[in-house]
Amino acid sequence: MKSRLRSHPMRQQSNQASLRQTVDRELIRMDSVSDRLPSSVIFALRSTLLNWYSQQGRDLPWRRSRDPYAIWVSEIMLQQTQVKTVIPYYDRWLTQFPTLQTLASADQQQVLKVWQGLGYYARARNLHRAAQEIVSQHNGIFPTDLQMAMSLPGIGRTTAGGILSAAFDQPTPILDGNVKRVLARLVALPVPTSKAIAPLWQLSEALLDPAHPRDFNQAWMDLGATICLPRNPLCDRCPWQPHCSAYNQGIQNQLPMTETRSPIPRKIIGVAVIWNDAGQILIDRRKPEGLLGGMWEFPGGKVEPGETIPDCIQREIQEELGIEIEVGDRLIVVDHTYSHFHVTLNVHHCQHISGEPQAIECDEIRWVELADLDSYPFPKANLQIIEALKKEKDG
DNA sequence: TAGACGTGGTC
DNA sequence: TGACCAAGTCT
Repeated sequence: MKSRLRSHPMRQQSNQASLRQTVDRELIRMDSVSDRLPSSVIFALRSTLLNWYSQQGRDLPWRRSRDPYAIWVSEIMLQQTQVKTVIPYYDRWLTQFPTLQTLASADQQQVLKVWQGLGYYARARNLHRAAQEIVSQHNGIFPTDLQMAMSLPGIGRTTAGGILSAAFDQPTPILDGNVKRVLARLVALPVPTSKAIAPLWQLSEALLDPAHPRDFNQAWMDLGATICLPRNPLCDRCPWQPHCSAYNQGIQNQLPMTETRSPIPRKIIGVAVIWNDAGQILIDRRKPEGLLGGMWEFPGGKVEPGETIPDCIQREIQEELGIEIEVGDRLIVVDHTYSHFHVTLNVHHCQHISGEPQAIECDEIRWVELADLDSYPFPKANLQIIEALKKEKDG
């Protein structure tokens, strides 16, 4: 497996060694950082933040609820996803699955269809599985115990802490992207946050107001999302400005330190829209795990070096579905970016020639009418293909 | 442990 | 266009 970390072979050794020394030294300092925050400062931070929140806190749909299920749904949707994006999905979800029981008894295709477009589809699969687990093992009641909550699929320490504090006002700390960024600036963290996870958890725990855990955690995330922005933070409006180490040193725009990443690869893909004599289209459902697991798609695969697009499509369809096709006109080219690679989808109309399609490298295959495609969960890149098909039919 | 895992928005 | 970022978890 290739590392995506950028490497400098000539200097790697000494750089790594010196970085390691620096990190170790800073981690030792950070280990005691909560001790270096006097209780008077901690009290000041709590009260100024809660006061700010009472004036400037956001009015968000899930904050009007104390239903652990609704709050859980919001916490899962909000993973790596902004509030603005989540709100319409949250509303639709609770309309479709108003209770934990209705979610547990739904089928996965229905669940994925409601999640369609939100991304990170493992979140939906895990939410669904966890609901079934709660019904079968916890009498349908969301657990109030932190360890119990964290044992559910898709719920890590931050999500569990977020749910238990918001739903039950339990003093469970959180460490999401907002809290990490605010803390990195508050203490002028000299390493990327990923290198200081344990000390950051200690800080989150030390600062959490045991008298108002729900409001405190919510306030902290609001501060990160509306004031302590990733770029150009609005320090003039920040209730923590007097205590912020980064602000006092004028380095708030340099923190948190950036994580090193290498560029992401690009893949060229050939995709087939296969028609049969009845005018139906062949689609397949991806395996339940991994990228876009459980979602439907138009079949295809990666173009090999020196291979033409039509050759690729014909070969992939033979390998994956065991049928012969004739590759026809190009329908559309779709460029799409996933979290860790780019793809270019070269989509061609194809005609089924011979053979019964087999689900060799997928979970299921189906001949469907163009008008019925809307009822299946498709990933974003494939929706553009469907749009192109409809447009071609109408135009 | 760092890479896999989506999508939309900004610069 | 490409890089970076956003309420993380799992392996």
